[in-house]
Amino acid sequence: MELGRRERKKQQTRQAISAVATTLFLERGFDAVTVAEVARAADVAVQTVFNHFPAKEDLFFDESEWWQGPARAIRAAPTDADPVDVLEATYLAETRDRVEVGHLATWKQFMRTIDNSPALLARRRLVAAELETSLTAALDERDPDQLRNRLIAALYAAAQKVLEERLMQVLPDDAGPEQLVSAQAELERAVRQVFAVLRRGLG
Amino acid sequence: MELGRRERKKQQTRQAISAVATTLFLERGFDAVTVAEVARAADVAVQTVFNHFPAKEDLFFDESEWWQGPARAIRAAPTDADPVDVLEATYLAETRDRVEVGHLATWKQFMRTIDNSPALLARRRLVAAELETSLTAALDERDPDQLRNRLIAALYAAAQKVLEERLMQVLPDDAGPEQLVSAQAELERAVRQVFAVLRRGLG
DNA sequence: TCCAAAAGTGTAGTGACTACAACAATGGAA
DNA sequence: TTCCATTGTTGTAGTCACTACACTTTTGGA
Repeated sequence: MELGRRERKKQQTRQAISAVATTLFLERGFDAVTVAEVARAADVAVQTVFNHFPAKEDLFFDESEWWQGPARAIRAAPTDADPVDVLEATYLAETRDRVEVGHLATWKQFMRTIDNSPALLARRRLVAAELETSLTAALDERDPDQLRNRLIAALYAAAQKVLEERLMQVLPDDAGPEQLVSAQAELERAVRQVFAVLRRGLG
Repeated sequence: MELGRRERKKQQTRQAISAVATTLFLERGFDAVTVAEVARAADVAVQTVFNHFPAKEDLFFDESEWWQGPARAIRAAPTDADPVDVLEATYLAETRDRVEVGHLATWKQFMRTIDNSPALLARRRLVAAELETSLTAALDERDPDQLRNRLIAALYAAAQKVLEERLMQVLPDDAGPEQLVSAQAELERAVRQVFAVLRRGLG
């Protein structure tokens, strides 16, 4: 759909604020940057920031609807496919994306920023909870065993959490291509190992 | 150890604040009560409240070191015991405590208050994360397989979360003794079912 | 050209929380 | 009993995220 100039300018403002904010957060840490500073740096009123973003954390976690990924994957998969297989496949795909050379440094910086901010950690946990809810709903659509589906979603979230931590531990800050390959292999092993546990438990 | 009058009075103040706060929170909801109101109701200065409790949420989650429970249970268990067995046993024991007739109504009220407050939900997630950390540490002491232990802890937390939700769904607000027995049976079945998944997966 | 909708702004306020200085109760020493 | 140092309590002032609301500016279309 075509956007008018008005809507375009709005998105432009939003984008400018988000970009400026992200830069500041990555540079100096989330908690050390005030919304007022972001507004000043983006040359808008503080109110304008809150017109576009309901909370400070949304300035950091922007454009993020990745938490719907697993639910979408489940809905897209054939009805007779094993949920755990589907989830493992999508998780692997996402991970491979993230570990690509170009994105890697940026991604680690993001993660470090989150880990240094109680507010961002809390938000990440909130998002994970929403992921569980949406995944449970998607699973219920194909086979309404409430307890089991809820458990699958919770276990997936647990797996994701553990593997994300592993990712941070295993990946070096400077991405030497040969180290990266070995790290990537190690990671895939971990992914398969963790999902194997889920599959065996739920099978 | 003997406490002097000074220390006793301090604890008394703390206790008074906590009691008043809990009452207000349960009556009117966490977010609808301000710290200033708590202070006024307890007849102390706002500062005094923050001298005793680092954050508003601590007024609600007081005396709570229950999150160390699983880690303690692991440390107390014989070295050759299966962690999942130990965790299941302690969880079952805790659950039976909670479902006793006397505590039940109070407990549900607590849970409902949490579920109605984003701040309390966030705090509960934080506590769960701390539980995972401490449990991982305890497991590492007996068998230092990092990834596996981290996974066990995460899966335990997931199980707990799911079962707690189940508990809320299954238990009726008014505790008729016969309903309660059947609910309790249903719950124990769920507990065993969930832990069976973990055991099979990890075994 | 003009108007109504919508984006952006400024002001005032709330509520959690901190820093800090002052005050008051207390426990122990002289 | 008196005095002092400790420590719990208080009041003041301020920061920051966030809301409510009235106001101005921009813009798309009639």
